[in-house]
Amino acid sequence: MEPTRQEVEGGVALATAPRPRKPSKGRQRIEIRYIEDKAQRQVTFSKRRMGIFKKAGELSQLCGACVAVVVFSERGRPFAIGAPSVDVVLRACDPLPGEEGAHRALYDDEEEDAAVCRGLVEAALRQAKETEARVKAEKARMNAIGEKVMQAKGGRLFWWDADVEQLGEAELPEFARALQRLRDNVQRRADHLSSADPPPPTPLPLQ
Amino acid sequence: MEPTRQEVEGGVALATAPRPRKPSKGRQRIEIRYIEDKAQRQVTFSKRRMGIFKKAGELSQLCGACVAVVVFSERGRPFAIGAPSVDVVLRACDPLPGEEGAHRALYDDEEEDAAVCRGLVEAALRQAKETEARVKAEKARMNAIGEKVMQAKGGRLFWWDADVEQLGEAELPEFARALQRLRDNVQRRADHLSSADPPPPTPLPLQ
DNA sequence: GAGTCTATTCTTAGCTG
DNA sequence: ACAGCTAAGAATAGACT
Repeated sequence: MEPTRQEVEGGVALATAPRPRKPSKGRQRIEIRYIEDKAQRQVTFSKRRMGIFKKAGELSQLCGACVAVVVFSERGRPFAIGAPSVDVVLRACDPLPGEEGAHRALYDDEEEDAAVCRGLVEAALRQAKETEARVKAEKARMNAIGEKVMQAKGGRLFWWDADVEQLGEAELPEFARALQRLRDNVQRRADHLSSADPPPPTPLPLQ
Repeated sequence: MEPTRQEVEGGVALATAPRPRKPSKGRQRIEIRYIEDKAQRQVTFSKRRMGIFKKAGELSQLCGACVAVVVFSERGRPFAIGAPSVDVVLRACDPLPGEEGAHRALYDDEEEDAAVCRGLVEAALRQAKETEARVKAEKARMNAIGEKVMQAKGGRLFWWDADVEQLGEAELPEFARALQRLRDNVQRRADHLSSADPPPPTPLPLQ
């Protein structure tokens, strides 16, 4: 580190008072409750989101684990970062026949769940368009900064700017179909498990 | 570097050596590459996973954001923690299509992706049962420690033990139904958007 | 394998440009 | 709002239990 511009004068101050000094208070402890101030909240959101993403990437690399993180801001402007495959899977599950015309009305009276889901859905949809530009901008900045953050360029590129980009409006129907398919899988799996057959002994070290 | 355990100052050492001192090296810098040692990797996985979860919770509370994190260990035994919906993330990572009966030639040459996806599915399903016990244990410990970490007891409880707990074997069908509902919503929303009606102007401050 | 402790690195709250 | 800086708070690698 080099002193940005301090440690210069040896006792005689310049007449112009070049630097009133910035006695930063440093990091202060804050309580984890909701930040009321919108600006501050936004700042914190940005900083911490970046922090979590970094952590996720590190965990993935250090431990060879798949990590997926989705962050939806209040406005519905988040980042979805996925393990090796958010988009790959979507694409892979593409063309199953006989899935689209067969859905009836299944939504019952659980408005609460519906509301929650709807909020997320809206956010997810917006994310599709917006993340594209966002990621592009961030990637540009990343590029500008250099390889400080791009430590994974040698092996696999950081998963998060690989897949979110593809999620355009055009992919939405496909996404919906994928959901249908997943639902089916869960159903079948549930049935299978309930019947009899726990593939792994499911070790539970905890009491 | 210092001697691991000498420093018998004074000249006369106590016979019982009550505390040989613990000259911890403190945190060392590590590179983010894959940890080869399995034990060390496991330890790091646990510690960092906990760390990310905490960060996610804090982000959620501080900024009112929905955060979902899914971590799959190499063995396929991870943790999914979700804002109002772990499901959404799972869906984003949408795993394999019908693996037993209805899959034809979907994963023929792409064995790698298929394998990854399958692992995710299995892990997700196992999560249902295991997380229940796991979360219970963790919560117990949390309780024991006190309210040090339970700062959200006043408002909403920490989201991750709110919904993951319920996810038992019995809940799977219900979960499947929820998926169906969500899928429908997505479909409708997509249609709505495609037609003509972008609710928010989608401000894009970035270039 | 999980919990504890500590020294050290990492993260980030508060400001400034 | 976004980038940069600084220092105080947090997270955690290593060692031990």
